[in-house]
Amino acid sequence: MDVNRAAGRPRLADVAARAGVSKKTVSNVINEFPFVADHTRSRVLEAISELGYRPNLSARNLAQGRTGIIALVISQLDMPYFSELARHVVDVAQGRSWVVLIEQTMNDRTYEQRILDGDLSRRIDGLLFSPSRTSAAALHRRTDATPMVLLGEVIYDGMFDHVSIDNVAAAREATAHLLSLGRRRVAAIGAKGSRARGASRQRLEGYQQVLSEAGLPVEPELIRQTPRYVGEAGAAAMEELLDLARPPDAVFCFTDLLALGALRAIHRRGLRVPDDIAIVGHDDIPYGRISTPSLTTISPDKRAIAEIAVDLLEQRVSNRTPPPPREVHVEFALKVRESTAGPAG
Amino acid sequence: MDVNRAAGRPRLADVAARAGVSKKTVSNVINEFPFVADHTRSRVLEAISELGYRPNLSARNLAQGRTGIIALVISQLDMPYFSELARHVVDVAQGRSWVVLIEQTMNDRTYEQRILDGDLSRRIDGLLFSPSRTSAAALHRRTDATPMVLLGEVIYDGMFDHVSIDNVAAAREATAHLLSLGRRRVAAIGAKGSRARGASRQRLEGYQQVLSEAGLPVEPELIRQTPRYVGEAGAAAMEELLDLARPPDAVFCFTDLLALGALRAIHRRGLRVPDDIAIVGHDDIPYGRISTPSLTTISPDKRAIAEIAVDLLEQRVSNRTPPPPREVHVEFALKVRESTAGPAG
DNA sequence: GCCCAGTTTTACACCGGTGTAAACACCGGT
DNA sequence: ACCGGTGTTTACACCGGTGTAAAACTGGGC
Repeated sequence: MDVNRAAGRPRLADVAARAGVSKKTVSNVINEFPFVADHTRSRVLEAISELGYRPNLSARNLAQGRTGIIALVISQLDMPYFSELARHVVDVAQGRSWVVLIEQTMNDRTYEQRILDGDLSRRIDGLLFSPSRTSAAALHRRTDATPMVLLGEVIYDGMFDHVSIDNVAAAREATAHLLSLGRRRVAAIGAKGSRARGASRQRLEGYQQVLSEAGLPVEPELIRQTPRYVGEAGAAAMEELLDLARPPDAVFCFTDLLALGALRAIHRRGLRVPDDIAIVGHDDIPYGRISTPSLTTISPDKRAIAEIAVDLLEQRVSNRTPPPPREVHVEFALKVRESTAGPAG
Repeated sequence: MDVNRAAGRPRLADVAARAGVSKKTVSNVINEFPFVADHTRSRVLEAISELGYRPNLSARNLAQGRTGIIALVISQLDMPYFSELARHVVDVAQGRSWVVLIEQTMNDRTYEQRILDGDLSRRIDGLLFSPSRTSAAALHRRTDATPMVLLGEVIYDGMFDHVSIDNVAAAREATAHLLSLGRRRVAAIGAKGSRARGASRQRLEGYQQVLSEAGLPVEPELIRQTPRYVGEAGAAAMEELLDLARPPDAVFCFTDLLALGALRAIHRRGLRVPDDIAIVGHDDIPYGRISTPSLTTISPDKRAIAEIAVDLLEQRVSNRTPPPPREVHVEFALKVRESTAGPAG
């Protein structure tokens, strides 16, 4: 049975018949092929609008091997950082007449592997992938040829296009800011195990560099690991820090969610931010702007991340000869707010 | 030039040749058509895995008139409520082997109209749409036949499937909770103009009902409109309330973002929550759980919204004879936290 | 050994577009 | 009248699957 004909949807052939031209001519008009006579074009356009014709994208995709769809694969859409990133990616893509399909890995290694294996390959032109559990080795093994751009934090020695901020530099700036306020016992919340190679590793590195350069000791008790980057983990880590014989007077939290959790833990103890403890976060999520106190944070240029990522992907999709992998660093800025500067005026 | 062949991707025909059967038999195996002899099936499966064959979805879509894609159209992906909703929709869809394409209208009426006109129709099987600027009249005029389920708050007299919570009941419960704490000057933040018919209208209605039933006056000065549902607007509205000769002792905010803004404004004045003013929000966004104080809120069952919406859409997509429009109310719960109950323990 | 019903497999058209290469129209120049 | 060139249009194969209906095979009953 013929579903589409039953639904009465006009096809290219119907338009062609009505306009008295060949299918291909109609196709040429639609695709703005330059050598179409004006009177032909207008006859065709008229027929199109009379019939309310719209191209069948499945057919077009099949014919030209493109889908007009890119996938954004992230761990979880309701983590504020990813929400914002996704919002910008969808936005930017919309402007390039691409449409975005979103998948969540929920930090599941198996699922990330499926994505690498090309689970989506037949329905997308390209892939923006923010891996969280995937090893460099697993990336090396990738056989699927769908163009891919990596987002986010983990560095995989330049085998693929990769867009991120310079995490070491960002951590340096955050830590230096705390020192510039006169703080001397600066803690870090959000480290991962020593074998980690991702953002946490780099942020820790920046933090340690600045302390050392300032002649301050890097004290292991001030560096707290967190199982996940969620508020509860930040609060728990902060509790531990507050229980130390000599608690810190400042904390650099590797994400804003951790920082907000820490903020909460400090308040519960009846201490004040920034008077007793200053806090800097990372990511510049919206909550940090309306929290009390508002949160000083490293603000990655998420719009730029989205734009560059889509750009790179676009080039990779359309170039017959793919460019060599590119590593792009995006701007970031330290946004100083109340959690280090105190209440405004 | 033949892109796909160049890329060396095996086709159904290649599998068929290798297994020594016809294309259709391979197709039957893939689609688990029951009448395939066991030895044939295993020969085919072997060929499939030897070649690493994967079906070309564009071709399949073209042949069967389905895409396996649904669209979720919301105003903005980085509004926490929508982030969470999207997360669940993607999640649920993943379990039904559907994949989700997300578009943002950014509250643009024109763009919403384009969606209704079927901008996406040729690439999706169905549409989950959370309108924000679309009138009932515009919905009536819809001609595109893509199955659609409406999400969210605005009610359009039952022309389409619609999933939401009972906003009036939710607002009643929130307001009643504040009264049960002994508060008597309960304000409302987040009303819209009197011609509004959406959630704001219903929440206002529930609020007013409860006040009246308790024999309390509904005072216009305690009802604040907000241009947008963002923190800044909530803070501004709260400032106005605090400037009243007789400020409120409790506030029902129509969204959590408004509530968090209000919280901030109250803190800036040196007042305390809930001691001086108790606050209830709506949506149960994640930050309300880690704010200081944490936020009492109406918590819609977002998972259920996603599940039911996808269910309804699925039925509508697969039924030849579409069911009549269904209006479904999803459970909600009042989550009592510190902003009304005070610090725990 | 033949027929029939039930099971399994196949040939072939079709989904609705795009690419290729050839055909055609029109023009000025010889 | 014929030619070449530019501009415009067309026929037809093809993208890679699925649906239909008919063909081929199987085993049991007679």
